[in-house]
Amino acid sequence: MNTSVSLEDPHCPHDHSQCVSDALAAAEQVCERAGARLTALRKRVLELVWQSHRPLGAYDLLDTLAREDDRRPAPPTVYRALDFLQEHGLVHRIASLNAFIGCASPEHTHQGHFLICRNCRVAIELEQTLIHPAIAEVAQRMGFAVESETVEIAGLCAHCQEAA
Amino acid sequence: MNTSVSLEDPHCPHDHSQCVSDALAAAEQVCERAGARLTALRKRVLELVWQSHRPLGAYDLLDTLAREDDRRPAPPTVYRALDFLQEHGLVHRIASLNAFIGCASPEHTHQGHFLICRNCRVAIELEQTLIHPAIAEVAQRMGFAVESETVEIAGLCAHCQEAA
DNA sequence: TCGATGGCTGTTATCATATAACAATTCCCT
DNA sequence: AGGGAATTGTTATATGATAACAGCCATCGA
Repeated sequence: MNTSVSLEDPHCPHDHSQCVSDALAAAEQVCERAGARLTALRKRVLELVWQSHRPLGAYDLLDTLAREDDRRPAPPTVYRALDFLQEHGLVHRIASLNAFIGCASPEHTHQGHFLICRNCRVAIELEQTLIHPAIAEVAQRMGFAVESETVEIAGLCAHCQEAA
Repeated sequence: MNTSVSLEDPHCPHDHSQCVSDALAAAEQVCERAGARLTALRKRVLELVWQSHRPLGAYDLLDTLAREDDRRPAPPTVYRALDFLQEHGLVHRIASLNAFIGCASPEHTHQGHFLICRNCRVAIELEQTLIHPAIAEVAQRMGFAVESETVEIAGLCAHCQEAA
């Protein structure tokens, strides 16, 4: 069992292997309950997405898969896996970066709201903030029926501000 | 002078030519003050972006330009104009749609927050809502220095709900 | 066990969005 | 008129995503 501190996220050292295994375990549960199949490929893609707390592009995932295997999978392979993972709330897509990131708490469905550091590229998922109620209030006032919320706040995280 | 009601936005009939001329007038002012040149091309692109209240893709703009002229401009032509217009706050980019829309009030700099109807595709720009303060509060709590806010709420506008 | 069914994956081709790099032109100031 | 900077034109290419169809394989009922 690998309990080493992750090198992927030097700004906030933690046992990242725990993040990954937690995410995979949660994914098993979610799929189990939904009667969906978390196949080897899907699990592998989810694991790769979780290799860091940075959003990763589909072609980054393809590159990694190509390095692991001898054969390079074609784009649809990864996009289909990502579609599946998104449908089951296991990953979020970051529209402003054309990238994907693991969902912090896939147990309950929710919108992904993120703080994204432009320097270290780490994305922090926000939960239970005033943002969602604010959106709901505005939408209601406008008679607008919300279906999905894209909230991506870019800037500098606390650590990168200090470093600068 | 064309005072006809716009056919572009049937859900909310209004004198759309007024929107366009207002936007162009405001743009002149903004550029004047900034010492920036609102060239013929930039003005034309801004006018095209304002042809409706729907976000338009860069290639849609290229298509329209190609129809107007005899020669089809190359992508960088339009992207550069869009970059300029964005820098001066005259258009916003909608990340979730890879599209662009005219800014409702370019006089003061602000983040673009939008309600976007998935049915009629109209985007409504939100101003002075609780969303910005909510974001500011969350960011401050996290020690995060906000530089830009992408807030794109997709769903059904009031009219399209009735129609369904 | 067999075969049918549906879901998953592989494969090829292509579309859609965006930018790099450099050349030509135009504008503006002196 | 001439020089320098900003703007636009042009070619090529990078990057992100999907359509369409073929093949595979798990599972389930006969």
